[in-house]
Amino acid sequence: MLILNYRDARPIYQQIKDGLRKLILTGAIAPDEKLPSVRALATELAINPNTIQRAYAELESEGAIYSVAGKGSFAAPINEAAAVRKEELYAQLRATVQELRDLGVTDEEIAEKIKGGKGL
Amino acid sequence: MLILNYRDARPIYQQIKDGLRKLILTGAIAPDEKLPSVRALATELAINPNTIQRAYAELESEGAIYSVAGKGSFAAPINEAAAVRKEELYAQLRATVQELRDLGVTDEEIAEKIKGGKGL
Amino acid sequence: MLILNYRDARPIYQQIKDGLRKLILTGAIAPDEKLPSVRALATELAINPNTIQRAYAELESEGAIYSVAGKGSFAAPINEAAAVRKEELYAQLRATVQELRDLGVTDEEIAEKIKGGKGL
Amino acid sequence: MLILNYRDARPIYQQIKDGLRKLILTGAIAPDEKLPSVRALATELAINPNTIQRAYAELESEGAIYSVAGKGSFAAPINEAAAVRKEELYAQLRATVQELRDLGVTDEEIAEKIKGGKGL
DNA sequence: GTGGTCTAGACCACG
DNA sequence: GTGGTCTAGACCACA
Repeated sequence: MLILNYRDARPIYQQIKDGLRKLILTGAIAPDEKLPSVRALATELAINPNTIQRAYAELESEGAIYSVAGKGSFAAPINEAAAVRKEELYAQLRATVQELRDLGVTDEEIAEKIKGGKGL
Repeated sequence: MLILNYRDARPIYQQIKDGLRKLILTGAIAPDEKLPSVRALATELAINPNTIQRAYAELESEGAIYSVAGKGSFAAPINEAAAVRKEELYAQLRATVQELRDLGVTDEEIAEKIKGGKGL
Repeated sequence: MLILNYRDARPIYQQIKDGLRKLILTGAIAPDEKLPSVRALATELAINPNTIQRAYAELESEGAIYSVAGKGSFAAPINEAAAVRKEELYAQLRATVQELRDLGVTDEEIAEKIKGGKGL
Repeated sequence: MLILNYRDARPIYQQIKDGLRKLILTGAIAPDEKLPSVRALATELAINPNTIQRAYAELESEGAIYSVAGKGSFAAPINEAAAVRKEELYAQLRATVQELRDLGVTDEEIAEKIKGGKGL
């Protein structure tokens, strides 16, 4: 379900956050579906429960999941969290495009590259 | 010439790298133009020379500058370095666009956002 | 009668306490009216009887309900319980208002916000 | 500077967050002023550095402070964070006032209580 | 059993 | 020395 890459520059808890967020926002994990427990996921990934705990806590604070003590953690309805994430992505997009323009790349070339990556 | 922002999430040496790279790739620093010495820049920015040293070393390893022992550091010809940087940016662009697509954003909406940010 | 919200930050037993207290103090449940039995309410809300038990026990200790062995639990006369609750709310009100003042908000602005929320 | 209360219902990291936030938003700690280091504060309060670390991390994510690895943590300019905090307080104010109204308290009585607490 | 908090101690990146 | 990440292990509140 989740793949950790220890050579990745991102810390482990961040990889978990990104992975779960993607699964939730794309609907691979349905709204209100139960996520694996902190301890279960820690065992499965062979890492410390505190690391999972941190990932879950941050996902909750950004609205992607909700946790109930004694019950478990659950995927949140997509709406709010998706909007937040989209804004982040748009900001990143603008920054990247701006730097490409500074390097003399035209908007047409950029649009071409985007279409070219369609099959990814 | 360079502006450091301590509230920026990026570490200082990274801000220096990004700043110098941009000045070089956009031509603001001409090819083969001499860069300030490590000690001079450290004094000007009021930071540790080790930090400048690291930025210069990494810029050299990615081909944006070259150093001549006893003479100083100089901006490299743009061609190779720019191509490398463009590929990085394209890769990032593809990743961002792909995630937006996963969230259900159409290519038309993405293109719209890029044009919208034209004035930035 | 009672609505549980698992996305609420408050634990279940607390939501039950708050919900019942409100029903009693506003008169929606009349004084001396019988409350549903622990088991009945647990079944209706599909939760653990221990959770209901805890809510009832704490409501009794704060004087909002009273229990008669073998008969069940009943809403208490409003007077005392309401006074206690009002004092709690006033204390919270004062703390919130004080912090707003510390942030430079004037009493007029605060009063305005209260009136503005009238329709809630 | 900060007082911890182990009998307080709030967890320690939360008490630290609330205390520092108040000091910053009221100007007791000036913008860009350096906060005590994670380790120093941990020693002073006789608690684990991880607990301080958590408080600082959350304050940074809500915009009240900013941290620079290798340099320290600093109070952020007041503007943004204050607005966020005010909204939280207004929301809490509305909820409290609404419950008082449900108990039959008139807006006049509420306003009276607020003025009464003026000297706090 | 589940999430949440805390401690003790370690290692790394940064300046 | 500073912040940031991670581990190991413990205890508590909740259901």
